[in-house]
Amino acid sequence: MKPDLELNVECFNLKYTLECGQCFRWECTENNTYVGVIEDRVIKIKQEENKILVWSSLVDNLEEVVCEYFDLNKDYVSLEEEIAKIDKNVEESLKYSSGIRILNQPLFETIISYIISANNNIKRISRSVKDISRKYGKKVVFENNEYYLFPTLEEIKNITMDDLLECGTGFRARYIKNVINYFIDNNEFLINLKVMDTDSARKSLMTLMGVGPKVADCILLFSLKRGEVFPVDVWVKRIMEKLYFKDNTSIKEISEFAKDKFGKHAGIIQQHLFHNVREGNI
DNA sequence: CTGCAGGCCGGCG
DNA sequence: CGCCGGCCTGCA
Repeated sequence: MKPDLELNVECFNLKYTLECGQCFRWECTENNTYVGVIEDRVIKIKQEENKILVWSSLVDNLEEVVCEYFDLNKDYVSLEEEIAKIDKNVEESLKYSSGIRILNQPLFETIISYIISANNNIKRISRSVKDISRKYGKKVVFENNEYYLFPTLEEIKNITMDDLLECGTGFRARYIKNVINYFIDNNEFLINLKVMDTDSARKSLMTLMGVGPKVADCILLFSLKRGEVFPVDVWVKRIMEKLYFKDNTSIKEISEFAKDKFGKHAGIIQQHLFHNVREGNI
């Protein structure tokens, strides 16, 4: 079937971008083809070399939505050239994972998803997000299959602890319930976050129950376009120790080192390191 | 059966 | 204020 949208892309790898762990809802249906949900629509996207083909349940503003989500308006050719000059470790890592992009994901969904991610594994995180969507999100039929949007705050505001436990969120259920109640009572919170400077936004996010330094950084990077943050999880900690410290180092020290060394592009470097350590390339 | 998975909370020194 | 034990749950 004819795509709803075709775009030429440079320095873009769909597979790496969707499988480097920054998002939880995309499924690979066949080779180079992925189906997922972006805000209010189901998207099927396929890469053929320097071209992407897109089909969607909703074609209004499709190009704008896709470009925003996959960060297609940014020049990653220059970006990768620039960060390759930082040192041999980054340069080497880029060889295996050129074309990873930092997604711009919907804020509310990203906050809830990353609260769920704490001390959890990707498979179970994905299942929880999907179950929450099925229970409370709007159903969309696309190509004869049923999909569910991630619920809006209004749709999910009456979710119970039992529902959250049924969705496999475990001890994080009370965090999620607490955060949803907080957003209901403070409807300016999410709007304000977007216009705050990064340090203030980070502090603000960390006042939320279930949001510590790592989760806050993921929200800042994967939803709020703060490319200078460097989330340190166990994998990144491991590879940073191996590449730069040679022994056990605190997360705080690693963060400060990365901020210093990688500067405003720390976030994309974190994604390349994460991808390659998980793939066993470095 | 233990250990562990993209950490965070809460209580303690 | 930094440290550290405990934690839902499913899978190896």
